[in-house]
Amino acid sequence: MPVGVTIYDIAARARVSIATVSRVLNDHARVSEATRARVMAVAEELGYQPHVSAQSLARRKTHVVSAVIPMMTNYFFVEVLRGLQDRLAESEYDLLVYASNTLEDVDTQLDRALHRGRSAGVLLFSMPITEDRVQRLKRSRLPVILLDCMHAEFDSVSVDNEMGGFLATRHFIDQGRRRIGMVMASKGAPALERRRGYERALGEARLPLDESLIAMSIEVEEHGYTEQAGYDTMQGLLQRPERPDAVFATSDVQALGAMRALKERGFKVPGDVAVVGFDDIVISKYVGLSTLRQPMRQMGEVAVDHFLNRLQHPEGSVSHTVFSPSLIVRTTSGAPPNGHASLQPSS
Amino acid sequence: MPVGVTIYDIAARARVSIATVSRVLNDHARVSEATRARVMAVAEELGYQPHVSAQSLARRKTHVVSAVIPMMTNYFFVEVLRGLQDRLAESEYDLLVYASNTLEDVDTQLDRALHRGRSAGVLLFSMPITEDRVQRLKRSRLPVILLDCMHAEFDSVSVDNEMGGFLATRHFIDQGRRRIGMVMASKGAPALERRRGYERALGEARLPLDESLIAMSIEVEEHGYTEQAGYDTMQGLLQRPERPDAVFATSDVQALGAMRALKERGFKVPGDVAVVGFDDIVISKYVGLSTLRQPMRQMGEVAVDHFLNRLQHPEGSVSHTVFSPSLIVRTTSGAPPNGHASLQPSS
DNA sequence: GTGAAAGCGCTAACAT
DNA sequence: ATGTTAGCGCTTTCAC
Repeated sequence: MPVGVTIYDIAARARVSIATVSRVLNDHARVSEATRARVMAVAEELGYQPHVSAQSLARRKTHVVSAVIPMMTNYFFVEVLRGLQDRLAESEYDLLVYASNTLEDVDTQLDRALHRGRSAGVLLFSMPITEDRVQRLKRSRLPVILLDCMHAEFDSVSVDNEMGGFLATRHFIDQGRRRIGMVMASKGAPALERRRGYERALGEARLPLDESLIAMSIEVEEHGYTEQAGYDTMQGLLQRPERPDAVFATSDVQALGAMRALKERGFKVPGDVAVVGFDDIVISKYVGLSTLRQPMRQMGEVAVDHFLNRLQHPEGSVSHTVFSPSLIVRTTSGAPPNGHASLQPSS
Repeated sequence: MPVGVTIYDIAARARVSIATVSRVLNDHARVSEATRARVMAVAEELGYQPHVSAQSLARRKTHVVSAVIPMMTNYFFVEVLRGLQDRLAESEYDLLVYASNTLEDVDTQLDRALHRGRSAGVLLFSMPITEDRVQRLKRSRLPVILLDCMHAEFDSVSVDNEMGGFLATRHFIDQGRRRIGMVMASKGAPALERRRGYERALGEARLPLDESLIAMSIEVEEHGYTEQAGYDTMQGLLQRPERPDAVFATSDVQALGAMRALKERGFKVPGDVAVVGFDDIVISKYVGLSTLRQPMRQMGEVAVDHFLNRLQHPEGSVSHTVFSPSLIVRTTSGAPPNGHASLQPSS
């Protein structure tokens, strides 16, 4: 503990009781203007800093909110985190980060967030909400906000994944591509929803659905949203009889990996194969990757809003915010013939 | 608060006093094996979770460490953060993140980290350690670990910036470049040290030091380590009479911006101008940016080690860990210049 | 080896 | 409007 000025010190110096000091400090009305001013002055003078642990103990609530992040490997989280920080900075709350680099640790981290820190709330990123997790979350009785995933029982903010898949696929179709493939993450609801949009677009265009054009990362240990997974998955796709002329990846990071694989095999992007990712992370702009943009920063902000709201109305009805992704066309999905990956951001 | 099992519950059920329960839970010797086992069993059965606020209050120390990050805009931090998380996950400590997107908020965030959370220690990222900050840090009496910066009075982990600047510059010289410029961040010791290495390399090669080839981002409000700052700074550099045939940027992000400016003006990289950055963030690999790699992940891990060490030996001598950066040559600094440096963009 | 009791710094009744 | 007092859940002497 730093210097250690307590409300007792202030009380003594201001000649009042600690209760009064507490009242002043917490804006609990019914304090004469005179004493209020005096107490404030003394507090200021002594450089008083409340002891948060003592406050938490007495108030039965903490001033931190925990974010549980499956893998920092994906910059998507970083962007969302920035939004969180911005909004949180204006509030009383501080941010405890429980990130894991592997998917195995997620539940460990979740438990920590739920119990160890006794946080005032939990922000869960991109996590499949299994029945087991639902139970654990509810048992904790903490406000839970879901980010990039959805579940009927918890507030959430996400993006319309089905729509994203649809937009990407129709974009390919509009350009005359016909053998449209998918590089999917093996886990997670988002990937599945994106696939549904992909299938709907094909259906509406009366294009056949060819299962052999859909490849998933198979590593059970991994979450599948890595560059390496994208690379491997694309390799697998190229192994198959007829190669695709377009590929929709479930994340930018995977798309980057897929492009590496294509390049290695000598395929031109978008000449031979067009590529569209998902997220619009910062890198994408530089490599000219076409993608579906998620308003990441804003998603973080809204998540905080949901959280603060939930604190106000613990029994309010569950609310979901769903953003629409927007298709950003850059060079990896330009017109068929040849394209040139450019270093210049196109937007 | 969750379910709320306290040591009183355990004590009652195990027929011992709360003191004994506490002893068992904290491995305080002098407890009979029998009672120890019994208490543990009950604790397990009840799903006991210590109340951290109460513990902190009684122990006079918290179980969180705060990281103060100037701007999440730079992915360098993210990578280091991963290292931190990895190491921290094995410890008792949780991570509180105080990130700001602008440089103005840094001191606000620093104060929060120092006082609001009453953390057990503070990890400061890339922050110029002014005398004022030194005072505030010391007054807090908390263990302080510096990351990506250095100061005689605090433990730190950083990279040899001077060496980095030297390596980049000599690399250019080896390739026959003669008019080597710098795109510098206006703030921060790291940039200055890198410049020293740059000057030393020029000196050793008996090349003249031309101040007009060194450009700094001028925005006072900004930290200068952004893509935009790199772009603007490069623009300024190109305004001057004789353009450089190589540019060393103090960060990859700036290098990316500089490349955008070059491209816009019709200059070829590395044909007309070679570019080398600093950091080796993930993006760099994709755009083929040559750079100086910092072992970011490892730096995060070492920072935690320093911190834990400091807790053990509060009065131990200050220790600094300095990593050597390694030059990664990719495509932006590959080929030698196009004959004589000309004022006209090629093609 | 174990228990009783005094805090840690603060909040929130309950008094006055 | 202000003071007194009883906790919040845990750690830690000090007894026995």
